[in-house]
Amino acid sequence: MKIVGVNIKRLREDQGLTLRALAKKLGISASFLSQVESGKASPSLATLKSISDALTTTVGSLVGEEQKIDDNPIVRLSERKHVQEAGKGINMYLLTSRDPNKQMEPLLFKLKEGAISGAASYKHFGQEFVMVLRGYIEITLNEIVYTLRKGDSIYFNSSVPHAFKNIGKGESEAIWVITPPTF
Amino acid sequence: MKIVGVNIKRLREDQGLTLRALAKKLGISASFLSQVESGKASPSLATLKSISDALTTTVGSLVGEEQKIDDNPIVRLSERKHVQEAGKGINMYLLTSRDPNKQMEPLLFKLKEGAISGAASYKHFGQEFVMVLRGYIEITLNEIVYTLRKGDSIYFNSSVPHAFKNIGKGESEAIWVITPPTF
DNA sequence: TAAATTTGTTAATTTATACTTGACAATAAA
DNA sequence: TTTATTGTCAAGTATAAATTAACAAATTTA
Repeated sequence: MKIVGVNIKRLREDQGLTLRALAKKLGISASFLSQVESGKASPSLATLKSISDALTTTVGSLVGEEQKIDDNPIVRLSERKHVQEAGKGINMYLLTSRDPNKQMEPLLFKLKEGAISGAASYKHFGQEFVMVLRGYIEITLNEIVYTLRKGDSIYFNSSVPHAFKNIGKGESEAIWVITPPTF
Repeated sequence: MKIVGVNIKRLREDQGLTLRALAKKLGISASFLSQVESGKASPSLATLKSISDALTTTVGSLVGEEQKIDDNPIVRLSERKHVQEAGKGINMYLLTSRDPNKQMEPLLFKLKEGAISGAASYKHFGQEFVMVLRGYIEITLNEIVYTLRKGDSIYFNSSVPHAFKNIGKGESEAIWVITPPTF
């Protein structure tokens, strides 16, 4: 976890803080903070949390979970990759290239007439955003049924049991952005 | 940091793992894992990282930096809130209700003919996803120009200098999802 | 029904390491 | 020069991370 120290040092210097100033703010010794920054020691979780607070960032950031991405950024309509059928008549297409450093995973869902998802409660932490582009889609969240038509959008936690089906005539289409990426 | 244990336990159980099974996978004792889950002990940063890996999640998640959301999840086409003009002829609409716990911020951009953004390099960490719904939009990333038409999408880091303009005849429209929320 | 596993939890130790103290050279200010 | 102030290091202490082993309760097997 050497990256932690590097990040702390960078943020501290960006904010014009000396080693001793930050250490005092945290109630730890400057010496120890120095060791942490150089990777010679590792802070306890509690200390790391207070460091992230003092630097107005997050533990996740400090451990390097919010990274850079910089590949080919674009995906053309014609180049979308088909991912999988999440049920019969349900097709998903990637709207960005696969990249573990991405925080979001934008997908295009195409639902054939009558297509219906398995009632699923995906158990990973994460959130989902859906906006209907074409047709009518019914989404059930925790037993509550929402009917969405073109232009309507919905946002929910991946952990809540959710299912959906196409209740329109013909194909329906929606943008589906989930976090974190799973494909 | 008691929340850490709670989250670990929930994820472990969700994945059908026993205390001993996960502990073995991690190379630590089941006993210690039990203490961690109940908040009686706190794992080292290194151990926490291996736990988050084993549970296919992140340290940030485990320490509770990715929180629950559970308000009214839906935003109808007719109910979209106008946010601000990010330049002349550029209108943004919220596609979800404001919520600091959300990881994403989905917006609808409407660009009048000829509308052009100020060249901006937003300096917060974060990422952006854009998909054009209507018209033609030109996006410049780091001096590189991309022309997007209906159905094309792009994904980039908020930290890279970016600007955009509507180069189509008439209004153009795009879905714009940014992370983390700023509005 | 009882024996045998397997579950999660706790108390008592050990061991590792988080953290401190104090001194150091290097730089910058007085 | 003197006096602070910077970051770093070696050595020591003390905290708590992690283990061992034994436990009752629940499941499984016979």
